Amino acid sequence: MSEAFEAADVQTMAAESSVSSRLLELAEPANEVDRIYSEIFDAVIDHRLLPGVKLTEAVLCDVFHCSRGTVRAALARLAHDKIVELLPNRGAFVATPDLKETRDVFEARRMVEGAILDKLLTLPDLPLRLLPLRQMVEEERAAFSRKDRVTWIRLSNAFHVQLAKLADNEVLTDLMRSLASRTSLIIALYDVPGRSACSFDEHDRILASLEARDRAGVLDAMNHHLQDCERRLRFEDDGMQADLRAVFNLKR
Amino acid sequence: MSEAFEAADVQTMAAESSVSSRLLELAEPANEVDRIYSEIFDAVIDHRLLPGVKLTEAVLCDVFHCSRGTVRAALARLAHDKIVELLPNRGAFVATPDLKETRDVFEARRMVEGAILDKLLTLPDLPLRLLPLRQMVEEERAAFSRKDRVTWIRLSNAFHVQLAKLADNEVLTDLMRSLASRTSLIIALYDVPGRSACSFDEHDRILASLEARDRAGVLDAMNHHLQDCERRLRFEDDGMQADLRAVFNLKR
DNA sequence: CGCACAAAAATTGTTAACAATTTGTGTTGA
DNA sequence: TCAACACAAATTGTTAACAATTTTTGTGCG
Repeated sequence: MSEAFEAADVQTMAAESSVSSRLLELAEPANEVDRIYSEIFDAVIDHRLLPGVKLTEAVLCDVFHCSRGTVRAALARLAHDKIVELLPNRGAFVATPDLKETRDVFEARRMVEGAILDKLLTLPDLPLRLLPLRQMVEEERAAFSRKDRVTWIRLSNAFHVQLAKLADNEVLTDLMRSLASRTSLIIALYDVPGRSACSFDEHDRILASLEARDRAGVLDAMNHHLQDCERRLRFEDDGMQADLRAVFNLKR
Repeated sequence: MSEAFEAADVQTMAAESSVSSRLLELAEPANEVDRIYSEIFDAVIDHRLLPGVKLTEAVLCDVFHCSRGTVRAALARLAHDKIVELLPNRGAFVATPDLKETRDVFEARRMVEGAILDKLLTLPDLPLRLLPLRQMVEEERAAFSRKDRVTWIRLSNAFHVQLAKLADNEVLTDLMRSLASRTSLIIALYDVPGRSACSFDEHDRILASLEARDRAGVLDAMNHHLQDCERRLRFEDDGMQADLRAVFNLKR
């Protein structure tokens, strides 16, 4: 019964021109499978595809005008990223991270982003490299005030990835991309949209402390930013109910 | 002309019973594609498959008694892990990380493993949990003295993954697994086997400092361990020559 | 009315075949 | 002898079809 809806939902995903792969500086999709991977990836982190949604292979073939082999390869990689869950003989679903995974992701973020900031503080031309980030935060603010939720979410994630990029370490950048995408999934599931604190203010504070080379200040700002984000989450729905709930919320 | 050799090389890989996926605590291969993924993954980190080796799909099908679709899915995931390189229309090769990637991997390891150790120091029942690691180091030493190179390499990697597991954070464990596998690839390429310092002594030192809850000592031990490892590498061959050289060395 | 059971539809897992591209070989001509 | 060209073999990219499993639908019975 939910088929018609889900198919339609997936189709809007393809219609929307995807700039977020540019923003997150993903490699240009050379392959067909890379293209589909990026497309689904972007849709998930943009909250255009919500956790728990079934990703039927046939529908995806239809949307992206390709064969099932291609779709399956893309889904396998997304599963490896923990962006989708792959149940044997049952299909692919947008992943629904639980409480434990949430803790792990945020703890890892505190560790990794802390280490990244520590390295950034040693860079000589830091203020110059921070300029594009300043602009990015401005765009964030603009998107928020004009209620462009998708762009806002996109930029919030991109901010952290761009920050990682400044450390000039591809391993850390890829890791940050992965952590950001999983965080986006977590927020889609558990964040109460009512009191979403405007993250761009916190981003601003991070940049300010960085420019002042205030080590304690930056680390504090980042930790508070992440902790605020984590504390905003509500896990009242237990386990398997959550994804069903999300799907129903979407429907009406 | 090199076909016969490479095919034979790949076949030895399947013959050897793979315990390393158990050692590294990978999820049990439920799928066919998971099985093949693990098999190739293990072969690469065990140095049974060396960097630059071509992974022809047909040969892999033959070895693992499965179809090309399965092989392709596994290769796609390995490529995503940077364990194999996937060139369009040219096929899959065991990856050959370069100097930049080496720097990035080791820097990331210093950051992540440092953070992990910091967390471990806060655990109340640390000494108890350290016991299995002590035993693992003993096995390392035993494997080294009986010149069982494959087991030794396996255990050296497993040590760091097990250490990460103590932190009880799946994100960090997965990350450590990824970093360890890439490091193994780097060592296969650039390490001069002559003066390979016995890493188990350094592992021992890390455990001792951990048990004594000597924060500065552990961090120092780990950093030295990683720096020693990185310093042993030799990059005299530049760029694309390296993989060719490795393949030729293998052949005669 | 609800539960258990059975048939049908839909979806995934796997394999085989075909098309496109690249790599290797052999021939010709200067 | 060497370079360029053309042809042949091998390998990858893609699609379609079939088999196995799951989910849904429909029916009968208590």
